[in-house]
Amino acid sequence: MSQPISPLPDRGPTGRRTAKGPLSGTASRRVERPAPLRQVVYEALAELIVNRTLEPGQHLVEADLAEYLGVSRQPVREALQRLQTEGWVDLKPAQGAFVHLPTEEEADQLLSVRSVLETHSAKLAAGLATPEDVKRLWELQNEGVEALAAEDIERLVAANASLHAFITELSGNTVLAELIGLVDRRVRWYYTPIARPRGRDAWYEHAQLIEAIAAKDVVVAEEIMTKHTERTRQAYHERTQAPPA
Amino acid sequence: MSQPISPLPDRGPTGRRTAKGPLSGTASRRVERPAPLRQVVYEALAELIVNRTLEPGQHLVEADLAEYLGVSRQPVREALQRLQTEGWVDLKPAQGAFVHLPTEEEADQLLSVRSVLETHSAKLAAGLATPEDVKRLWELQNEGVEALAAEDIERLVAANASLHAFITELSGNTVLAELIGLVDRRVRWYYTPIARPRGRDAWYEHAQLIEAIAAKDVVVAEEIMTKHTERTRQAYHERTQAPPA
DNA sequence: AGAGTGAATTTTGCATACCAAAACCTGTAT
DNA sequence: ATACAGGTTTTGGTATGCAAAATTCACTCT
Repeated sequence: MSQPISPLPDRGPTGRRTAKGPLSGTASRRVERPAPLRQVVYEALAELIVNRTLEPGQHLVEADLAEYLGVSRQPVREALQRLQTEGWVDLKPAQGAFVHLPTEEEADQLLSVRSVLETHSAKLAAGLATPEDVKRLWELQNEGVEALAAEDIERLVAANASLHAFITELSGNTVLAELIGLVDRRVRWYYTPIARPRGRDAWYEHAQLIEAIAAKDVVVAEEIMTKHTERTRQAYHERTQAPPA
Repeated sequence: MSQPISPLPDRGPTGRRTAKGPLSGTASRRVERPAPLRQVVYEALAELIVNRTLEPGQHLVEADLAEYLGVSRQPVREALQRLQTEGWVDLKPAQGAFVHLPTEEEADQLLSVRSVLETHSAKLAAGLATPEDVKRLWELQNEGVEALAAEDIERLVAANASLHAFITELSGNTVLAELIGLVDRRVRWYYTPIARPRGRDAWYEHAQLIEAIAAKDVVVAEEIMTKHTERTRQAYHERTQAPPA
C-alpha cells in the first residue's frame, strides 16, 4: 500500500499561507497583476482561430507564432497545449499544432452535449432564482430583442451568450458552468460561420424560459430549454445541408 | 470585418501531408513512438495526486518535481498546466502549483454533473447497442460481481470504471465520452478515500441497466442511470457526514 | 518578549541558445 | 514516373540566465 510520505523535499506540512499585511483599508482591492504571458497568448490565438484568421487545418509553427506575437517560443508552446486540451488545435507528436478541423459529426455531438448541460442548468436555475435574478434576466432578454429589431448580428450573438451565461451562473454549479463555457465556445465557433443566429423564435423561447424560471417551475424550465437547444441543433443541420448561395 | 489573410509566413495551403514510405509490409503496425515526455510526466503526477502521495494543498515546486522525475523543468511546467485545466492542481500566478483542495460543495457539483452526463450516455447507448455490445456488458458485469464476492476493493473499483466507460463508448458520442472521462476521474479522486465503493445494490442496478439496454428501452435506461448515479451521490453525502470511527 | 522592517532567499515566468530526432522536401538517378 | 539520398525545417527537450514576486529570515526598536 502506498504510504502518504512525500518523495519531495519537505517544505513543511502547511505549504505557504496567505500573508495579510497591515493594509489599512485602502480602496484598491488588488495590485495590478499583468496576466501571465501564456494566458495572453492563449487568448490571442483562440481569438485568431475563432475569427478564422487562422484557418482550420492550418499548420501553426511555434517560431512563427512567437515572432508574430513578439514573445519567445515557451509561452507559445504552453498556450498551444492548452488550446489542445480544449479542442481548438490538434497537436500531432513531432509535427506540431494544426488548427482543429471541425467535422459535421463532432458539431452534432457538441450540440447534443450542450443541450444536456444547458437543460440541467436551466432546471437548477429555476429552483434557485431570486426575483432580482429574474429582473436581470428580463434585462438581458430586452437587450436581445432590441438587437434583433436593429438587426445587429454581433450584438445579437453577444446578447444570446450573455443570457445563457447568466442562467448558467444561476444554476449555482461552478463545475457545470465551466463545462458549459467550454462547450458553448466551441459550438459558437462551429456554428457562427455558417449561419446567422436563429432569430425571432429563439427569443420567444427565451421569454417562455424566463417565465418558467420566475415561476420556479423546474419541470417546465427543463422542458423548454431542451426544446430550445434541440431546435438550435436542428437549425444547424438544416443550414449545413443547404449551403449558402 | 476580418479578412481571412494569414498574418503568418505562408507555408502553402495544404500544410504537411503524411508520407507513406516503402514499408514492405512488416508486422509492426507503427514505429515505437515514445510518448512525449510531458505526457509521461502528466500521468506520473496525476497518479501521485490520485493516490495521495502528493497531498491536497501541497505546494509543488517545479525544480523539485523535475529532479525527482529526472527531467528538466519544461515538461514539468507543461504537465502542471494541463493538470490545472483538468482540475487537479491550482496554479497561482507567481506562486506555482498547489494540489487542488476538494471541497464538499465541489464534490457535490461534480457528482451532479456526472449524473447528468452518464444518464445521457446511457440513453444513447440503449439506442445503439448491438447484441455483441450487450454480451460484453454482461462480461464486465460478471467481473464486477466476482470482485464483489472476493471483496477485492481495487478490482471492484476497476470493474466499475470499466463498465461505465464501456457504456460511455456505446453512446457513440466522443465529446460526451471525453467529458465524462474528465469528470469521472475527479469524482473517483474525491470519492475513493472516504468510502469503499457501493456494493451489492450498485451492481444490482447495473444489471437492471444492462437489461434495459439489451431491450433497447431508452426511457428505462435513462431512468435507471439517473437513480443509480443519484444514489451514489447520496452515499457520498452520508459517508462524509459520518466520519469513519 | 513582541512587532515591525528590511534584506536574503526561493520560486516562478520568460528568454535565449543549443541539440538530436523526426518529418518533410528536393533533386537526381534509374 | 519512382525510388532513393541528402538537405532543411520543426519539434521536443535540455541547460542556463535573469528579473520580478513571494516568502522567509534576521535584525532592530520599542
